[in-house]
Amino acid sequence: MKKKVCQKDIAQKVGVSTALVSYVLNNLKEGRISKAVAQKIRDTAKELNYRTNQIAKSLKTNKTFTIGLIVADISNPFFSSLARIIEDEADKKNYTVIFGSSDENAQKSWKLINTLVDRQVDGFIIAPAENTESNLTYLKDHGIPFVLIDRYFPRIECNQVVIDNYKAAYTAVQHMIDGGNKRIGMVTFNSTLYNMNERKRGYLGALKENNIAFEKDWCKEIFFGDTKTNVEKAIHDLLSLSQPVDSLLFASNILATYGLKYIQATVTRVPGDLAIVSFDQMDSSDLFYAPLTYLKQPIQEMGEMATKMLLQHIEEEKDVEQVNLEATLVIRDSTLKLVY
Amino acid sequence: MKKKVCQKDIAQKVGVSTALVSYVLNNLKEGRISKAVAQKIRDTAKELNYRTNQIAKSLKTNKTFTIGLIVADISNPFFSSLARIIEDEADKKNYTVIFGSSDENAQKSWKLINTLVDRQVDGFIIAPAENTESNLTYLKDHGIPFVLIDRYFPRIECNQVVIDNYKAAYTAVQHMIDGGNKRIGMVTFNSTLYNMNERKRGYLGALKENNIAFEKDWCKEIFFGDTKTNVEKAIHDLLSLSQPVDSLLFASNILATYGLKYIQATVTRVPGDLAIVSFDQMDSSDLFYAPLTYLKQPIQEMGEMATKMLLQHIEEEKDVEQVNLEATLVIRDSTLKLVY
DNA sequence: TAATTTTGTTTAATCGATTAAACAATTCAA
DNA sequence: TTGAATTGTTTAATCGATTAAACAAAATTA
Repeated sequence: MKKKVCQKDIAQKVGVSTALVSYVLNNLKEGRISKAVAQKIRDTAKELNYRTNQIAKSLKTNKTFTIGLIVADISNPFFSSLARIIEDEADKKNYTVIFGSSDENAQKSWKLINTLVDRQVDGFIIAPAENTESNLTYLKDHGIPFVLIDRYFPRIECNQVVIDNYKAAYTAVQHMIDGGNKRIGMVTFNSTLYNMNERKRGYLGALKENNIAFEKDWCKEIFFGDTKTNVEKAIHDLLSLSQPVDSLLFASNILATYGLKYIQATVTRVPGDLAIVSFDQMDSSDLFYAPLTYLKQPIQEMGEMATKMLLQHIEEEKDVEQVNLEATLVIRDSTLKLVY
Repeated sequence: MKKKVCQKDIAQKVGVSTALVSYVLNNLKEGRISKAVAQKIRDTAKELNYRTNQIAKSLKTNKTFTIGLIVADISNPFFSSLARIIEDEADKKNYTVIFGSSDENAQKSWKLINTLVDRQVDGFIIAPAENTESNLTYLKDHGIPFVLIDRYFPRIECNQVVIDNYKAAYTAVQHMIDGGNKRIGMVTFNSTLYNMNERKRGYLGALKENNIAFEKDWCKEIFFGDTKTNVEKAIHDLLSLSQPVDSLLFASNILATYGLKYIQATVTRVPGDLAIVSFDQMDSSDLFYAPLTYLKQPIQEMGEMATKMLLQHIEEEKDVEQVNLEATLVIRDSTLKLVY
């Protein structure tokens, strides 16, 4: 690693103090510095290929222009899309993104947050895992700005950009019922996450509103872990009931991805044997033989708002902001009403 | 932002110098420090919730335990999968990842590299964009460790983990020819990237070896930009030739994703009218009605090796290392040999 | 018992910036 | 012409750690 050029080097070469170099390179004390010297400093900086050492600058200014992004898994297309949107929005204000995947694990999440706090990130965008309320309380207590995205805890009041999951699920189920379906299944995660529970509550709410008696066997809650196997088993079970479900709501893209692959390999016909709605947009749901009806989250807006909100909170004191967006039901073949 | 606890606070509370605090917290001078004082320092650190300020530490030690990851687009599943693998591997050695998307744009790439160099990252993992040789030369000249992944420039000698793209494409085309196909098309990017050219060269090589005269209209080179429209037009053209192609190789997941959606919407039957092979593993190619034959890149291995290699180069002087891995052809329905 | 070692701790410089305050040299105003 | 204001620049403290070197006190050796 070659020794880097620092302000001192410029100062020595030009024959001035480092203070002057700093002032010039930061365009401070504009009126006070002689044009000739300023130009000479700028020229020399360019000539020596000077680059400011952000670490030193950050130490002094107590600002890193860095934000921490914590999601469950950066390789999940939902989160990597968000990451890209956040990256671009942050870049507009010269912020850089450090990311970490929590794997839905509270301990990992805590470790990540600490690592990033140690690195003095200016704030966080977090899609929190289960049981991480204490992480957020810690951040609040320490006055470290953060914005939740996608998920939140009703009992923790903080900045957040989320969707109305109750309404989204309700709409999806209502749509399936309107399509003539009577036995509606759901595959969701076994989780205490509020957004997941809202999805289930929306599902139950729609059933109830339509006087459909919910049967316990209709709702499968998948444990994090060997998701693939568990989803396959769940679907197998749903279709093996003495009265199998005639329609199915997937509560996330991951569940739907595994589910679709399994369904494609079975004799089940979509939407003939089984109508399907899934949360989240996925390339693969376009390519399934019956393109999937899905709940489209306004991911661009979510990412942009979360980032803008965070940067505002970093740069000025503000009250808590909570934004609720809506998912859109995009209706396609997988819930086509079949007329016999 | 609440004032953070620093070593000085601990020192004052315990009644010792900050030097002692630093020694204790870093487990240095083990034999020399009295057990009682050491314990008291540790206790007080815990009590005050002390966290080390990495920025300050980095400034002094000239080490940030941070690596920069530069890819074309973090929302591309190929790159986000890599990112996840790299994250995990880096975490094992307590490194953290900062990422940036170059958008296949040399200027953005240069800006990104500078931003991350300013932040004193310890090294880079880069999937370089076109015309970024100078960026890499800069890094070499400054002795900043980096490893290329997925793509490289034959004229720049540096650490890299890539696959043999010539061989991969060759294998794919040979497989299509073996399946009885005679008019083989390719959809690739219009790019000077070596890996892309190798794919084309492999394609041409296989044709030649099999005495199939290549026709110019068979190979469509898509400009970065409005990829979707351009892919659709390309496929339309390939299928509208007076003698349409009977098989098609997609040179990347992005191209294949758009391509498959378009093909699904047409009357073209796969593999009957058109056999298909694609580079890269994708969920969507599992769900296409004719599950796609594809070239599987050893992405886990690539990510792990690149990270290990980088960290080794960061931690000790080493000679340039170049790793060539192989893609595997996974044969499925989209290239089924049809017997009439 | 004096000289030497060992033990435990502090001092002070340093990393590369930023920035309030001080200081000289001019210019201006009265 | 003298005091005040302006202009141009430097000094030195600081951010929060690390760490070589210095130092004092206690233990060991001769």
